[in-house]
Amino acid sequence: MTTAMVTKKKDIKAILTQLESDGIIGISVDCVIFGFDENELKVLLIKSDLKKFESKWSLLGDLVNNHEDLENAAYRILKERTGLDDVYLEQVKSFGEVGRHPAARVVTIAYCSLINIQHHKLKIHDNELDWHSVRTLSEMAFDHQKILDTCYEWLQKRIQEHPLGFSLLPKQFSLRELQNLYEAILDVKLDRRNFRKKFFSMDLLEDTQEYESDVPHRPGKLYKFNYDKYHRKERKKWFGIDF
Amino acid sequence: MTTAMVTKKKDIKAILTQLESDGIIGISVDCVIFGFDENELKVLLIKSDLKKFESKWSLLGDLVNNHEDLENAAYRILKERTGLDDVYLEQVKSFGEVGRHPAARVVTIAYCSLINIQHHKLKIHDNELDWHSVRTLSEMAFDHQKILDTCYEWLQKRIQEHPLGFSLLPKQFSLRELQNLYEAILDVKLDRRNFRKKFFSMDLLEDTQEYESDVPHRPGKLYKFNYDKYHRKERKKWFGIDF
DNA sequence: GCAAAAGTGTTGGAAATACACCCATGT
DNA sequence: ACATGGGTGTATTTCCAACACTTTTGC
Repeated sequence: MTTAMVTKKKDIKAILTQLESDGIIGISVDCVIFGFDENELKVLLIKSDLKKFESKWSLLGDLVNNHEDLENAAYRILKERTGLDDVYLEQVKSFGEVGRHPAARVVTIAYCSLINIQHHKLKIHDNELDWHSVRTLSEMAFDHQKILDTCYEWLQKRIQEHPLGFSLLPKQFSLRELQNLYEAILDVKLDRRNFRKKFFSMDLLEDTQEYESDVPHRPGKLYKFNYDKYHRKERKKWFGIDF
Repeated sequence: MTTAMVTKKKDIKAILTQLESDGIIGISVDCVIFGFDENELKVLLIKSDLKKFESKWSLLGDLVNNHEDLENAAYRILKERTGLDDVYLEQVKSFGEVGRHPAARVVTIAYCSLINIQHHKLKIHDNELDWHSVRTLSEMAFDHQKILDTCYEWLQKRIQEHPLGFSLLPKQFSLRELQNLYEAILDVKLDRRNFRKKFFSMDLLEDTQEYESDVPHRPGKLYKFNYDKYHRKERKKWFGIDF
């Protein structure tokens, strides 16, 4: 009990060694935390704590506690690292290849989270923790590149069918910001007028009567997304075979 | 080692008891095996082996072995229960709520599999293993109802975007059979002519020059799905925001 | 007054939908 | 001959894509 104050790194290593020698499969959660800044999709990474992966970046993860739901483990990791709760979080996929972790057999469950970078900018100044552009990202530790790729593809698809994107923006945003977000994530150019038409026709953006300020051009209106209305809205039973 | 011949049930129970007393999280794979018969979507279930869930049905699952990839565990279960390998199999979601298994903490990874019921009809006559209509299914063991619901929704969505459905049909099938499949899974009525138009315009159905026989009406042409062509086909970078 | 992005409508083409009649087979 | 589902085409509507000019602000 008195040794509980040693660093977390050591604890995990010891636990993994123990698991491996007992022939037990470990369970972890890894969080792919996306942010949006300077018109780029970013992901929050930490320097790997394993010698084998020295200087490589890794996702934020931890072993799941015995009496902790998977989702709670993910929320815990988010809270520890970003100081935020009440964030968008969703399970994406599990990764359990035999050799994926060098120290032991560990099955990991990847969660994807979207946060507004502004809102927690201050808390990041722990060392070794930083935002990275998803597009220009070199090699990562473990199979984390694969996990990230999977989550990024998931996001690209998901953002077209569900209103996730707003979690990456301030509560109030201009249509330009929204379009930049979609263009960055989907890696396409979109027609501005058609984009507006699309979103206005959904009738889920609420005019805040406020405007951008400090922009060197005509300021745009600010909107917020009406989640209530969205949830009340009748889901069209989507049907369209296409592949 | 010599006790390895006792029934599997006992082994699992013993292992779970051990895990629980050691405070260790177990990992299992559960397979949602769908079939299509008599114009209904069916799922392959077994009687639960736990007293608590006596007479309730449960998915086919097993603990993951130490040196076995998750996917291999799923294939193993399929092979054991249906005699089939080379089936469609895909990971859907993990379920890890603390209380989901009464004997121990077990995180399970749900895989969805689609098989042609005809092809293995013979091997099913183990007791307690049978096909059930997905629509008229009473209560299930553990959280398996939730897992099944999740997989069914996954299937409804997935079948519209990817050519999975053919795995549920014989290699050669009539367009009527295909349409029945879609109507049953999506629970909608579709216009026959538009359905044909849609599939023919994809240009992925191959005319086999054969016809239905023993039908009390004009026999329909039989087709097969051209997977090669599908895989060579350039994926349209799907873009259409809609929610 | 100039640079820079906001805001706004129309049109043509493609795709989805709705719909009705003749055909081939088994009984 | 009749009952049953197979097979086919067209007109209408809806949705998407392309496209240019005027407005408002900061400098």
